[in-house]
Amino acid sequence: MTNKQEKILETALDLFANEGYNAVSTSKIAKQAGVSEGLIFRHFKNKKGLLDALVKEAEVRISVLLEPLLSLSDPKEVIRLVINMPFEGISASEVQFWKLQFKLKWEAEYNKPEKMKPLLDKLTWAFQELGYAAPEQEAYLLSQMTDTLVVSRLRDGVELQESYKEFLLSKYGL
Amino acid sequence: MTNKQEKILETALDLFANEGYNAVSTSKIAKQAGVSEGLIFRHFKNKKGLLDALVKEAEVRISVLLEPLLSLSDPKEVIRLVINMPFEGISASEVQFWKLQFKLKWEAEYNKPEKMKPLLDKLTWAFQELGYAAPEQEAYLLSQMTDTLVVSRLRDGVELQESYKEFLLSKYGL
DNA sequence: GACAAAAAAGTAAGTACTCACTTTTTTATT
DNA sequence: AATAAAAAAGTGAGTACTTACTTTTTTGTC
Repeated sequence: MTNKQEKILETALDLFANEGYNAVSTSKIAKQAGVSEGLIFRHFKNKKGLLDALVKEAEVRISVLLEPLLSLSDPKEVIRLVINMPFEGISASEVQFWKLQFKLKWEAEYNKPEKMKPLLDKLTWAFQELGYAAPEQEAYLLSQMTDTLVVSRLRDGVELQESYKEFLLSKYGL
Repeated sequence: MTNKQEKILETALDLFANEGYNAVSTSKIAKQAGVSEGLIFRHFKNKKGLLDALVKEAEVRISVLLEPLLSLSDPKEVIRLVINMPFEGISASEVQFWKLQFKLKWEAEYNKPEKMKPLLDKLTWAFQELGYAAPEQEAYLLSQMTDTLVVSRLRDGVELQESYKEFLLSKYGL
C-alpha cells in the first residue's frame, strides 16, 4: 500500500461519507487527493472498487469491535458494553468510517442486517441469563437503541451526554 | 396539477426513494413517467425543484400525523399513540414518501432534527405528568425508538410484530 | 555494491457517453 | 388563428474510464 494509494482511500472516505457516493466524482477525489485520476483506476479498477475497498476495511473494524463483546461470560457485562458502544466505542479517527457504513445501509446492496446477528444472539443470551421475560425482544430493543444513538452522533452531530448513558444503564439495573 | 405533472411526481418519488436522488437522472424519470424530459423542467424548474416539491408534500403529511397527537390531554394516550406510529401510522400508500424522507436525513440540507421538537416536548410533558424521574431522557428514548422502528420497516423490510408493540407498551405499563 | 532488466507506480490527455438543462418544433384546445 | 401544453431536438459541461507514455522502485546477476 503506497502513500498515494492511502491518500486516495482517505480522501474517498471523507467525500463518500460526507457527500455520498453518487455525488462525488472520481476527478474530484483525484484533485483533492493530489493524484492523477488514472491512478484511482490503476489501484482500484473502478469507482465501485474504491468503495468496496473502504467497505472491506470497515468490516474488519466491526469484527474487532464485536469480538471482545462476544467472548464475555457475564451477561451484565455484555449489556453494559453494548450500551457503552455509542459513547466510547467509536474513536474520533473512526467517525468517517462509521458514518459511511451507516449511510450505505440505505443502499440495498450494502445493507446486511444479518451482520448484527451475533450481537443480537449474544444479547438474547444475556437477557435470558438475567431472567428477563422476553429476551429476544429485549435484545432487539437494546441493539436498535444503540444503533440510533450512533446515528444521532454521526449524522446529527449530537453530543451524547454521560447522564444519558447512566439513564440507560439504570434501566437495566446497572 | 395536471395528470402528467402528477405522473412525474409519482415516478420521481419512486425512483428517489429507492435509488437515491443523485443516482437517478431526469431522463430516466421522464422515460418511466412516459413524458418528455423537458416537461420536468417546465413544471419544476430543475431537478432539485422536483425533489423540493416532494419534500413539501411530505411536510404536510408529517404535520397531519402529529396534529392529533399534540392536542391530546391524556399523557398515557400520548405514549400509546407514539408507540403505535411505526405500526399503524404509515399507510402502505405512504411508504415511499416516508422512505424518501428518512433517506434524505443523511443529506445535511434536508436533515432538520428540530422538526421533532414539538413531539419531543409533548412526550416530555407526558412523562412528567406520569411522574417519571427523567422525563426529558424518557422522551428522547421513546422518540428514538419509534424512529428506528420506522427505519427497520421502510429500509430493512422488517415486518413489525404486534407482540413487539405489546412488549413496548408493557414497558410503560400500558 | 554496481547495474541492467523488469515490474510497479504514476501522469496527461484523451475516449465515448451521460448529465441537467435549453431551444425549437409539433400538437391539441378554444 | 391564438395560445398553451407537450414533444423533439438540441447544448455544453461533466462523467467514469482508457490510452500511451514516463518515472520510480524492486529484483536478479556479476
